[in-house]
Amino acid sequence: MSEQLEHTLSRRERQIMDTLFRRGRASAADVQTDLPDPPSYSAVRAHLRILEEKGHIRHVQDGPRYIYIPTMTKDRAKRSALRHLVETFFNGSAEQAMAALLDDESTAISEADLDRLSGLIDRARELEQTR
Amino acid sequence: MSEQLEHTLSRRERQIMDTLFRRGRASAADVQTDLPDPPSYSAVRAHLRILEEKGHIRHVQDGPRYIYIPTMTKDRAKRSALRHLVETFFNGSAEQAMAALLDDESTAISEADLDRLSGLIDRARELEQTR
DNA sequence: GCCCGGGTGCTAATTATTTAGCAGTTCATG
DNA sequence: CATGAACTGCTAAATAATTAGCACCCGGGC
Repeated sequence: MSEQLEHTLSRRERQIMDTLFRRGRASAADVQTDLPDPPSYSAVRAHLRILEEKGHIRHVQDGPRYIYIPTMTKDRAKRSALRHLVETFFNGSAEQAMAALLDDESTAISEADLDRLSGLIDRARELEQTR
Repeated sequence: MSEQLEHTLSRRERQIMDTLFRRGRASAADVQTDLPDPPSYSAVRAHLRILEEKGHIRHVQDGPRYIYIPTMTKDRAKRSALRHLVETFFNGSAEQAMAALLDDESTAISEADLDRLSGLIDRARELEQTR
């Protein structure tokens, strides 16, 4: 199974995988509504069939229709995406990436979130000690 | 200018923009060596010409050769990429994304980094207060 | 029972991407 | 000052992506 989804997928395939990861599971119609500049329904279905052939997604029957689900777990996919983004834009520094997240106006981080993060950082610091 | 680079670029174009953002500036030969499964030199140059036509990059002369540079600032690009990733994999929660970054074994975060992050979080908490 | 509505599978055509090749230019150097 | 290495511009061909269309199936309501 390819580890580097970003590198091997075509434009539409990427868009479709994104919506599937975002939603977790989706019908062909769901995917169509989510796609930017959406093509015809049957075009979407053709893509889904190809992605399934390639092993990137699978489907389960849900009454009359298919529900599509990524085969790679969301956890693995998110780690892979994060690693790639940190590499590309933050020179490999996770710390810089976190700083950018904190800094971004558009993403509101609540006080509760901040507290939780402080806790996580403390825990990370302890782990650091034990090495 | 298109805000959503991820959505409009082809596979190779994306790969090339990634290496340009990673390196900041690069010659055609640089780009070629960075590309996964690299095509011929002239293929790379054709892509660079097209990306320039589309306005995504520009070039400056460096002695005998061209050096290519993204037109979008790295800062804008990284924010856009972060937003998209947070949306796709973290349900819009920057906090969850940060937690994942902290948690990732592969990205070593030093104690100094952790201290710096604590400081940033404290500052964010103060800002929160003043609203 | 028949006829939509809303699904699916499959195929073929269009369009875009991706590629290599060739001719010309510039520059360093022997 | 001739030669070759390292570039560039441009073009055309091959390949891949993307799309729409058609035929079929199935279940529910009239």
